[in-house]
Amino acid sequence: MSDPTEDQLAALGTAFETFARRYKLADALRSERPLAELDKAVLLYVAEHEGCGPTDVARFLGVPTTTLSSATDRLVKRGFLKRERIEADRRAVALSLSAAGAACARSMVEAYRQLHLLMLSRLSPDERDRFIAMITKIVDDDS
Amino acid sequence: MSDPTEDQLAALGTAFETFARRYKLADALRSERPLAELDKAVLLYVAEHEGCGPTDVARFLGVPTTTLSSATDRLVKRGFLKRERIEADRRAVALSLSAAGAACARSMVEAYRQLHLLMLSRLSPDERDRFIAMITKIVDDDS
DNA sequence: TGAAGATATAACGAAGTTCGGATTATTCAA
DNA sequence: TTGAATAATCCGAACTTCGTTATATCTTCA
Repeated sequence: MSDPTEDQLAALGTAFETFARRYKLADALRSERPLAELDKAVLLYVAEHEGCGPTDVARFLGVPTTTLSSATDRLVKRGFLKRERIEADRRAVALSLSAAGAACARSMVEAYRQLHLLMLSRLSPDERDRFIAMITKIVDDDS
Repeated sequence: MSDPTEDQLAALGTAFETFARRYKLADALRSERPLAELDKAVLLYVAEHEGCGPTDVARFLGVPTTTLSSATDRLVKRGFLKRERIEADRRAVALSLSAAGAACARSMVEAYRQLHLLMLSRLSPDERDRFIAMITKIVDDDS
């Protein structure tokens, strides 16, 4: 199978660059003291993995556990996260979202959802499915 | 025209999340003391806009000019960037890349190119064009 | 001309973030 | 029962961001 052309590669690069900027703007216009990049990632991960441990999160996000500890500190301090010692292994803690944390995570997800909605709206209903199928194909290869 | 479905939105969100992670990894495995996120952005911008001024870059990247000043300081200190007073307006400086800076920018671009290549390779040649066309359509609306 | 105001950049410092190196508590294995 | 491994945290140094302030240089217009 022939290789992608340089033009195609360049076009893709430009598109992604624009995406990155849009995402950043969508974040930026959120109110209050904005959470650090890492903290947002932690919040979203915990939302999807209630009860996980700090080490899990650190491994997933590719940061040292000490860094993650700082992040959870900040989130706990803001009342977004709860740390609970668990019985099974008393060295470990289980992370979970507080009501406020869950609300914050929801609002982040919603902001992204709006952005995605806007994006897909530019395509015809037919194209949407084809686009999703292709982008999923690109991403789903776990190599 | 009907709205995108929630399933479509969710699928798109998942895909982008994965993209973000891949990009971050592509960055992470670069050697040497890694550049700060901002510094990389500055380097790439200057590569595309030789001779631009710090204020241009700050406006484009959406950061205060003082922050950008720090970034250019770091890049100059590492020998990646040159600052030259220009004659037309002696308050201003023109930014340009040193040989090392250009090399670094090239290697960053190349890393992204590889990533894009890998992505597009998962699609058939036909799909590639259609995919690019759609993603461009999504992005090109300057609303 | 020559002051007032605008503009480009840099210096400084406070607040916040990351991460390596201890440290503590607990579990596991021989 | 030790000793090694593991989960998490504390501490401190180095770095980043960004508001305030300072400096130099244009621009304008009376």
